Amino acid sequence: MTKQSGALTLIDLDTATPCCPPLAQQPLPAETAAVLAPAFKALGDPVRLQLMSMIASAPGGEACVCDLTPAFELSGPTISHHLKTLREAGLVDSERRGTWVYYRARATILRQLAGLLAADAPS
Amino acid sequence: MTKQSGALTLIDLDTATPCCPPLAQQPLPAETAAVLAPAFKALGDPVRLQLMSMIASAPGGEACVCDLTPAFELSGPTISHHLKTLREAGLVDSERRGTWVYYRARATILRQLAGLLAADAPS
DNA sequence: CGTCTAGGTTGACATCTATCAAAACAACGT
DNA sequence: ACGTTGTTTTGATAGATGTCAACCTAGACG
Repeated sequence: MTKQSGALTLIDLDTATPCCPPLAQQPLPAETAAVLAPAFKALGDPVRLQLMSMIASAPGGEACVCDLTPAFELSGPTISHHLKTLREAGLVDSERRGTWVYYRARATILRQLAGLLAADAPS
Repeated sequence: MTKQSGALTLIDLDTATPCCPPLAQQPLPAETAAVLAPAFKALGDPVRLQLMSMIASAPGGEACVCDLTPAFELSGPTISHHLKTLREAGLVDSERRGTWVYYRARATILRQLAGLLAADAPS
């Protein structure tokens, strides 16, 4: 579950993306758009966006599912499903340690997405 | 269509959002996530992401629908629908000038979204 | 007015998505 | 082995989404 040995994730942004000529600098090639869009799509749900921020801002850089789930009025399976979506979008990694599963944000991807949206115009 | 006089758009990010404590700095409140998610959602489609980049990178900062449509192998209505989605997400503005309609990126929002994703950790 | 062209709206349809209950799986404690 | 607790998978369902064809609207130009 944790280490996606080899090429497991649907989208491996790290390798597949030359990435990040700021959006406003030059038109995104269709292939690049196709690779990046799923990441934005994953962030396009309020629950997942909140999950993402909880994970990214968690002390130690990781958050336990057991801490994430009770923060929402949603069933366990639903939270698990959203976490899976984030994982498949390449936004987080998961690791099981004993009974609990911890999620960790992939800073690289976040930085890439931020760079994409960054206005080149300084202000 | 162009000036949303008063409060028209579903999401008015400019006013509704205190916005942009970097995602990884503190957990996003549910209400903020609910406001921001639709913007990411709008970017979560390859066609719209490409449209967005074409508009944002267009000379003069604006692009005519007549230039956008032929760049895709999609029907006019479909492109129009995607542009509407971007508009309702607060990502673009549209203005009719004579026969043609021009779309323009909202730099403010893009900067807000970029700020959200920006890793506070320098590297 | 009539008519052309550029865009948008409506209606329909196939696919995807968010959600839950129920079941399955994983690790720990007895 | 057995039961308990944490997490994921499966199946089902209501609702959202992307797409098109057909139709409608807005200007421009005679």
